[in-house]
Amino acid sequence: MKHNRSIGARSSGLTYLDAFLPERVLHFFMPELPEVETIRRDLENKILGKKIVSVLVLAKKSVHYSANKFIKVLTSDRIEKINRRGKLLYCSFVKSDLFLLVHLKMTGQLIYRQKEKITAGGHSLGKIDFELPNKFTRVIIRFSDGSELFFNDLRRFGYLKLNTAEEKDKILQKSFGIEPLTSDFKYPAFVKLFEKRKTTIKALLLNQKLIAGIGNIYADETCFCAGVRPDRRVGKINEEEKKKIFKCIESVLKLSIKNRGTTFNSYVDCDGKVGGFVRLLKVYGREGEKCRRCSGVIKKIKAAGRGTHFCLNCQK
DNA sequence: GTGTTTGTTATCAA
DNA sequence: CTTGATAACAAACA
Repeated sequence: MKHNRSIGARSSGLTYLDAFLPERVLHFFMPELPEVETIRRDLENKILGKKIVSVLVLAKKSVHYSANKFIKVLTSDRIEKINRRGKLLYCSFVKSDLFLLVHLKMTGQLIYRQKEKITAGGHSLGKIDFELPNKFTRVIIRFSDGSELFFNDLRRFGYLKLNTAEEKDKILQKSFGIEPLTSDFKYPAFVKLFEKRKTTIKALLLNQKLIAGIGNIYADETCFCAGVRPDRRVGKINEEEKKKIFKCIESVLKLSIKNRGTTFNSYVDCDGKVGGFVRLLKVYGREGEKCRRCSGVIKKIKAAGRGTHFCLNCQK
């Protein structure tokens, strides 16, 4: 019998509360659209227009082109704008014509730290969270006001890469489908994705080339919201259900962004607050628990090659 | 040593 | 050609 609610299917034995502890947050972070958008908004407030005074590349694999080129381009330039497409961030510079593409993949983090300030009580605000840099820090970017941006990435799948405008546009074009939460996300275009397809709704939602930004957590939560089993073939999903799925993509993503994403530490203000959407998860990480809508049991299966959660009773 | 966790891509199959 | 399913990647942990 589990008394503590474990987070997701992570077989770590960690409890629900553990995931909120800063040192744990380091290990459990799965950035999908809402998390990346939260980061984008925060960083825009924090680093836009700030002069980069130095760049430290601790893991060459994490940057492209070469580390030398990366350092050379960034140093003494400023980030002009931060954009997002799906789970990818891309930044323009004031001086350079190149673009900085940032993908966090599974375990990447962008953590902003002000230069340590001492409060009246003598507490160091910078130490409320966790030590930086740490052993997963791959790149450090320092700004002229003493603040720093840390790129941490335990598994080193993520990257900070420079591309020409041409290269960037090509990637954006070939890799991403409809962007949710924009005017491109229209029901007729959404329904077209179902045509002539034999895959499952979960695989469709996860496919970045069809819809950009949805990952494993939000695919499951969207299916729950719509009352549709994630392993249903898209051809067997009726019009009413498609409408629900369409609406749910928007509502789930919006609600998560409003709550600063899932298991996301509020690194900017160091006030100990974390992303609030974990509390609002309905199915992800709740295997064996009671459904919050109908009192059925949450089941976990493998679908589209991923851990997949749904209510046995109220998802059809 | 084995089985998990996941975003993306490469690869193979239909 | 298109679509889909799966392996691989990497690191950590039970």
